[in-house]
Amino acid sequence: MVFQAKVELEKAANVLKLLGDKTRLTIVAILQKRECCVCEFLEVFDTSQPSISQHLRKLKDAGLVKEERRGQWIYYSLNQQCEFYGLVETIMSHVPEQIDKIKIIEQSNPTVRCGC
Amino acid sequence: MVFQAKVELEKAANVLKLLGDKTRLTIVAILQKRECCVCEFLEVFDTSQPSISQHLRKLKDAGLVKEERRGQWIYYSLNQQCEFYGLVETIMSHVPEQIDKIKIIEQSNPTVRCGC
DNA sequence: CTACTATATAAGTAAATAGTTATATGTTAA
DNA sequence: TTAACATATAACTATTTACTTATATAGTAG
Repeated sequence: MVFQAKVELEKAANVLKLLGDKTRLTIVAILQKRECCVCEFLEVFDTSQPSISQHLRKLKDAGLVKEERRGQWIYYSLNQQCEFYGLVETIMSHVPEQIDKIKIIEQSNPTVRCGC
Repeated sequence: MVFQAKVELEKAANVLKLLGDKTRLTIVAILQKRECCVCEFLEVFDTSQPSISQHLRKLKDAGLVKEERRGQWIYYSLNQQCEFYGLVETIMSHVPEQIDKIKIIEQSNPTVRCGC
């Protein structure tokens, strides 16, 4: 097998616990394909805005995700500089792409008004 | 990238949640190197016997681990036939080997009396 | 059969988690 | 400056989780 950079076991467990939630795992799967803001996630999850914000907060606190404000919106994306990015990537290679959800986001296009 | 068999997202989340516990992740790391019975795990975890049995139960219920009784002892090992085995393997490739704990188990050798 | 060992299960508890509603903050646009 | 929108945060609640102790089950050895 190819050499594999290791991550401390306890840290790895924390990352796995974070990804061990259906909503967060889906968020990460979507972020692999495109950055998103909260209102876009709202289109594809059957939950409230605070709930999504709280999930994103956890992912951000762990360093897995970063945010960037653009006007009214805050865009979330995967943090490729994160020490766990390699682990996350290999995990996600076992998870189906969230094509349907991404299509819904792109069609609903809630941020169309900002023109970006 | 090499073709990667996918696992339903919700099932993957369940597996990740299971591995997202420090004790269970360590158990799986140890089981990658050798089968173990509960009393062996007891040597390396700072917790009670029921606690370990309960973790093993969860791993077994998910199909990740199988058990085999040999006399008084029940030996646990990774279930390579499990549909999630590939996922587990790749995850574990990012986790350090539990050499120290395995050494402790082999030196204490609580099942020495059975001669196996 | 009895004592002993290994393990499982049951029942209870404290802490963590994911959701809720209400409200605060920050940005834009009229 | 006010209204509207996007998001975060606070406070609360219900559920889940991981542990504990006590007890049951199963095998072995005398």
